[in-house]
Amino acid sequence: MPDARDYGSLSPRDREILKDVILTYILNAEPVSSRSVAKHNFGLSAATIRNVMADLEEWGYLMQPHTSAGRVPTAAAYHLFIQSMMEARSVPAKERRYIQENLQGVTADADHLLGTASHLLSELSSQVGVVVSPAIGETVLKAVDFIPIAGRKILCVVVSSTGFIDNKVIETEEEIPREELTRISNYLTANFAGQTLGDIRERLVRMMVEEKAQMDRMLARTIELAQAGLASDGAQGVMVDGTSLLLAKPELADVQRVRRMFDAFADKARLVRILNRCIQGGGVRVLIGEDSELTSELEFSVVAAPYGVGQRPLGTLGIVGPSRMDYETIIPLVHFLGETLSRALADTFSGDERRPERR
Amino acid sequence: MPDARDYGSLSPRDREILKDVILTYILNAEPVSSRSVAKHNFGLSAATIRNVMADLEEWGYLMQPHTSAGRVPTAAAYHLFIQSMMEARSVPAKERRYIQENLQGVTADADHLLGTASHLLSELSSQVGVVVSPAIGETVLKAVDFIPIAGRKILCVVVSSTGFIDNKVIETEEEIPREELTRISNYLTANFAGQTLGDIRERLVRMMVEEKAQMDRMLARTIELAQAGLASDGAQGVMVDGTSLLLAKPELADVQRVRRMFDAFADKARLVRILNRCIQGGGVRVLIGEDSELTSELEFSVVAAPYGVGQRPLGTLGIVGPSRMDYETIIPLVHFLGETLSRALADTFSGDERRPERR
DNA sequence: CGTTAGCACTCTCGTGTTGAGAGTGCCAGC
DNA sequence: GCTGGCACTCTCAACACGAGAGTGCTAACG
Repeated sequence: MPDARDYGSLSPRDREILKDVILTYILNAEPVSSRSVAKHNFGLSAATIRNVMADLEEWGYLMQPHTSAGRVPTAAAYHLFIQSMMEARSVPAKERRYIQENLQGVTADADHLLGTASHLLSELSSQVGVVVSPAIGETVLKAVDFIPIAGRKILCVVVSSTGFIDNKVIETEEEIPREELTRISNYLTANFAGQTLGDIRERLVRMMVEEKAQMDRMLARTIELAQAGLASDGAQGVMVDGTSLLLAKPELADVQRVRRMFDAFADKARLVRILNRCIQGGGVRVLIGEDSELTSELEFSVVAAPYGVGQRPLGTLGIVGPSRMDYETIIPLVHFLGETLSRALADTFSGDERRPERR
Repeated sequence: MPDARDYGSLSPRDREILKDVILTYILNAEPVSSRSVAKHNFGLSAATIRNVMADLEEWGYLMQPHTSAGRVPTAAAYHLFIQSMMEARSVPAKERRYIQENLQGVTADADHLLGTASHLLSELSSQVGVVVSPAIGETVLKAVDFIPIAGRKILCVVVSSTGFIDNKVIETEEEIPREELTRISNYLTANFAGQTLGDIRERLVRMMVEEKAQMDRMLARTIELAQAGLASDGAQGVMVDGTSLLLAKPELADVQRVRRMFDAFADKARLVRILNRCIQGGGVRVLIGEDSELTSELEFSVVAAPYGVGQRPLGTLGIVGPSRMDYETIIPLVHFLGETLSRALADTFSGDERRPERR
């Protein structure tokens, strides 16, 4: 059984034919016959195409669901397609504008932006949109505030420099007057802004040890509140949008598959793990079929890109769908959304106006 | 075609048989045959049961999917069953404890509690759990706070007396120093706490008109911020949990139905409308089959109960599932969860300790 | 030597048929 | 009023069958 060759060994004609097979399969979701390829372009007859397709199958780029059905692209074929034969269609101006209207120049907190991004991904690609929010320990503190709710219950609001807002209700040993809460939050904001929650946590521990003896009442309270309020519960959030769109896709004809699908989406931790593999490298990454646990069992693909502020990658966003998908449109879309979201987050941070865009 | 009779006219034997049909149908999801009923109890033969079942069909309590299949209960049968022949099984101690551990004595904001309630509903009933959050205009203000984020962007945090927390990023005409924000939030909290957002809005408008002329800078800013921060966007939220559980149910064997199902859940506004019909009357309400737009088209049922603090109903919670469901267990469960959630919200408000429960 | 036309072969899919099984409705007898 | 028996109906799974689609192979052609 010969291995899949590297694409160098495919003749231009082979490549043309493989490309045509992939494109028509993406379009119709049905095995592609030699006849239909022959009809498409080339001055070649179906028989010739058949020979080529037999070769491509031998090399691992095509497969038949059963003898005498048409042929279907393998994961290897998609990889090759994406890597070297696809022509990325740039995102149409209309969609660009639509995305920018919804993400940039909108006064909203970062969580809201992430939700919007997820929704946009789903809406514009007709796939499942997924956005992973930043790990909490990584976020950089911008401000903390404490609001008394009732008795010893206090609402702690943490604002990150990238616009994420975290609410947490905490309970203290004793009731603390409103004015002191204000003082404490001012103190914390002044002294810790600009550091990551992880760092702050560490520094607090050190403070506690060092100044244990001569701690005054206020400092003790401050540390208590900060410990409780800034504690990160670790898990990264993930927003999934548009799962019901999957039901329209022909590859999910039976309920059992649908079920496995939804189970897979319910397992957020695994989703985050897979998506996070895409954070390195910067650009758009594509996982197809056997590439990952998630995609292999369902013959699905993931197209994902990191987003972040400046150099720091914060999280990942992308889409999940059947391996047969319109990569030429979707890859640029994911790329563009990653960039736009990054810029929108940066705007929130800097407090800039909607920056002018060339049109 | 004779109408469905009121249950007075059913003989005790008829009722027993109907009940048996309903119970076995709930258990097996398959049309119930006369033979299986005969085998169950009664010293009666299948033929006799058949006669009775024919009567019950004529009266509208049973129906056959096709000639010579078993029989299936109608919505009327379920109504009758719930109203007068069901024996509500009280919620097992273990589940009670589980629910209380998760809802009461937990320091968390109300939104979090609602999410937990929705999840518990779904988990314990194996149906779809639904919780409608209170209309924002109805909530009673407890405290407001403003936190500067960047430039002219300000985070406004609204805390309701029942523990709901609303974050909103607003943008002001000009930059406002942190101290003044504190003063403004103190002023608003002191003067408006205890009123509903709707009332406050009204009062603000009146203030603006009355004092237009001699408004000082600070008051103007206060009103501006309050207007923006307390504006309610009207819509009630709804949390849905456990939709994927539906996929295991035999009544959703084909993808088309699943799809309609999910579409129905996506239409949050309609869901809220239907759920809110249950807010009146206090107790648990059950909508079966033709009772509502949602349930009729899918042959689904809704079991819902209001929750709230004191007299004021705040929202609704309940489950949605196939009409064939275990009402004897689910109705008490929904009832209990409604009460427990109400108590948990009241606790948050009063700031009480976890109140002792008899065990 | 690459390309092509032709043909036999294979596999799927929709349709029609058939028989078994389950359940009912009805009737006659107890 | 209840029950056993029997004919009837409907579903469902299995099977066969033919049409259609697509392939693989081979021989001929430029």
